[in-house]
Formats: sequence, structure tokens, C-alpha cells
Amino acid sequence: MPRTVDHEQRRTQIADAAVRLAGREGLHAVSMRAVAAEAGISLHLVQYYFGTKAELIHAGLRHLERQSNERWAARLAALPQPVSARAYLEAFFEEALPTDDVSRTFHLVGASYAVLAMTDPDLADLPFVAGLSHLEKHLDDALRRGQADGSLPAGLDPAHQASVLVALNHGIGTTVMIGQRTAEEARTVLQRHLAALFDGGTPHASGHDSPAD
Amino acid sequence: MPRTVDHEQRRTQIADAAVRLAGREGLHAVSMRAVAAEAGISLHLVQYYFGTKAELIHAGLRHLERQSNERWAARLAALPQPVSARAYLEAFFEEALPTDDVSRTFHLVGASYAVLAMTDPDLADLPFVAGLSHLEKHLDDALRRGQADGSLPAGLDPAHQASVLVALNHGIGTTVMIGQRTAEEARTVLQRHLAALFDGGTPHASGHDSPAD
DNA sequence: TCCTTTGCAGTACAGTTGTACTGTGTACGG
DNA sequence: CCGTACACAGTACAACTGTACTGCAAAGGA
Repeated sequence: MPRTVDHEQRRTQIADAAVRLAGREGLHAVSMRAVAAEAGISLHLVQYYFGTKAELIHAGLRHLERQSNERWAARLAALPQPVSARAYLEAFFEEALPTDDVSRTFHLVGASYAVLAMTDPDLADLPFVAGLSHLEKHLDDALRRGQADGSLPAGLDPAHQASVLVALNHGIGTTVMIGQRTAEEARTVLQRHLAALFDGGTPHASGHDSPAD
Repeated sequence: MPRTVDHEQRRTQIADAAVRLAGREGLHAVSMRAVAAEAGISLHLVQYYFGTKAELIHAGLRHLERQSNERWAARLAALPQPVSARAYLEAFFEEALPTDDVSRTFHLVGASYAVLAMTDPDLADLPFVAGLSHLEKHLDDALRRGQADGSLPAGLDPAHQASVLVALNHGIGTTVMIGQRTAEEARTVLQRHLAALFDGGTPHASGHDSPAD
């Protein structure tokens, strides 16, 4: 074999450029040429490593999900062990809220892919949907742990609440992204929701009192 | 004045075609030519009534919002009067869930516009964001009415719960659109959330769930 | 009557897109 | 030493995009 190059590394580099571009200018701005420019390589190389645009988009999605997983794992690892259910859920919201550039990118690209998945059925069976279900399962587990150690009421249904949490997180994140509310306001909404859960669900939350934590 | 045509009607006809197209094939498939074909007119006419594409997109958004308002009003009018808070909120979820073609279109186009608004700041100040806030205000009012007539606990914060409801609705709708869960499953989640609200917020696991103590 | 304005058609144009093509240096196997 | 497989460059091409252009029938005011 002649001159050999780490294909996987090259692909990662290009996929990273694609995601970066999508996060900065939107997924509609992701063209083969734009990705090439972003990665500082020639158009041909993008073709060379991802024969078609669809494959590039797919790879971008996988790359994004991997990035997100790593970030999430790092955040969890930074928490005092063992991680309580509440700390776990708060870390989830904190990670998912579009507060900084990385999470904004994640939300924007995630939403773009979601829209794409609505019309392109090929994208629907991709890790995208699976990733969401996986996430819901994790929250489900965390809620069960909370019930096990008594910090969460035994009465609530973990699966149902996990669904609500994921949907609520996505919905609130969207409102932040389009500028309807600030990330700070969104954080308050999420934390009050969490507080209500852990407080036995009694909607004590009168006024704009923020949950003491 | 020579031959005169109702401009507003023409514009509505074209905007309707644009929304129909966006709902069927996604907002990315909305081009001047495609809209012309969908409306059964020439490309020039689209240009004639909407000088630029941006204006067409804007008009499409306004048209969609108007359609949604009409649908919403019709659903409310069909309810037995006076409309209770709970019936109002249930009607909201029922209307917003992507169950039929119309609401699926609404969700898809709405999500597309949301993504657009994330990157294009010109779109952010459009009725899109205002419409969401308006909706939240309506739910807020409904929640307050529920507290006034005693069907809702006085302790909960209507503004906060309204935010949660809107975000939850959007998030759950998205999961349905990408095929993660069925509309039926989503309806169950929403109804259980509502039930918990009206039941004093105690998250008792009503439904098929069996107490596994 | 003419003629100006309106509604519309068709086409042209410059730009961007995804994809396919030809060419080129270079490192290794023979 | 040589040729072949590899990594890459550059370019060509057809399709599509938004926008701008010229042309033209008709309807009402002068």
C-alpha cells in the first residue's frame, strides 16, 4: 500500500467542520463547498471521504451525537459521586439548555435535523430518534433511583415523567433559541418543574420565588 | 383604473399554496417556482404579488398563523359554552397535536420556521414569537379561570404552568413528528400531565400503571 | 377614439448546488 | 527501478435557484 492516511480521522475532521458550520449558520448553509472551506480542504476531499451529501449529513449527525455524549459524560464525571437523582436531572437540564455556543449549536443542529427527519424518512431511523429514546431511558432510570432513595415520591410514574422532562426540555430550549425567553428564564422554569417533582408534586410555587438550591 | 383584481385574495391563494407545499415536502422545498406550480400559476405571478422570496416566506408564516387561529376559534366555538378551563386546555392539546394532515403541516412548518428564526434574526421579530407568547398568555388566562372557579389549586403559578404547557406541547409534538412516539401516546402523556395539574398536582400514577411496591 | 395602467406570460441571467470527470504527485510493492 | 494504488487537486456540467427583463392583451378614463 502506498501513502496511507487515517481515514477515520479525516472523516471526523470533516464531520466536525460540517457540524461547526451548521451550528454557526444553520443546516441550510451546509453545502459540500462550504464544508470544504470550513475544514480548509478542497471540495474534492469532501467528496472523496463522503461520496454523497446525504452521507455527509448522516456523519454530521453521528458526530454531533458523539460530541453530546462526551460532554454529558464529562459533566456527570465532574459531579460529586455518587450522583443523586436530582443532581443528575439538574445536570441534564443544565447541559441541554442553549446557554453557551456549544449547546446552542447542539440545539440548532438538533432542531434542524428534527425538521429534516420529518420530511426525509431515511433520516428518521437514524441514531437521532434512538438517541432521544435512549436519553428518556436514562432520565427514567434516574427518576427510579430517586424513588428508591426516597427523594422522589413513590407515586409518580418515572416513564411518564421522563417523557415530560425530555419534551419540556426540548420545547423550552426552542423558545430560548428563537429569542422568546432568555436562558435564565428557561432555567427558572425547568428548576421549578424539577422542584415540584421532588417536592411531592404539590404546586407550592407561589410567586416568583426561585427554588433554593 | 383598468382591469382590477383583488390583490389580497391572490396573495392569500399564493400564500396558501406555499404553506401547503411546505407542509407536504418541507420548507426547504419551497421555491418561487415550486409555489407557482403548486398554485397553478406562472412563476412571474409569484414575483408579481410577492416581489421577493423573503416576503413570500413572511406571508406564508402569517397565513399559517391566521389559519391556526381560525381552526382554534372553530374548535372552541364547537365546545359547550361556557368553556371550562380544563376543556379549554384539552382543546389546546387536541388542536396542537399532530394528529391529522392539517396539524401535521402546522407542526412541520412551525418547526421549520423556528429553525429559520434561529439563524435569521429578521424572522425572529415576526408574529412567530409574538404568536407563541400570545398563546402562552391565553393558557395563563385559562389557568387563572380554573383557579377562580376552584377546579385548579390556588397554589400553582399560572404563568409558570402556561410556559410548561406550551413547551411540553411543542416538545411532544416534535417527538410525534419524527416518529419517536405515536400521536396516541403523546395524547396520553399530555392528558396525564393535565390530570396531575387539576388533581392538585399530586403525581399519582393514574392509568395502566400498577403500583409495584 | 386613443392610451395609460394593470395583470400576466415568457425568458434571460448570474449564481449556487451536487456530482462526475480528468490530471498529478507520491509512496510503497514488485 | 518501475508501475500501481492512493490521496488529492481542479474543473466541468447539468440542474436549480432568485431576480430582472421585455412583451402583450385588456379594461377603463381621457
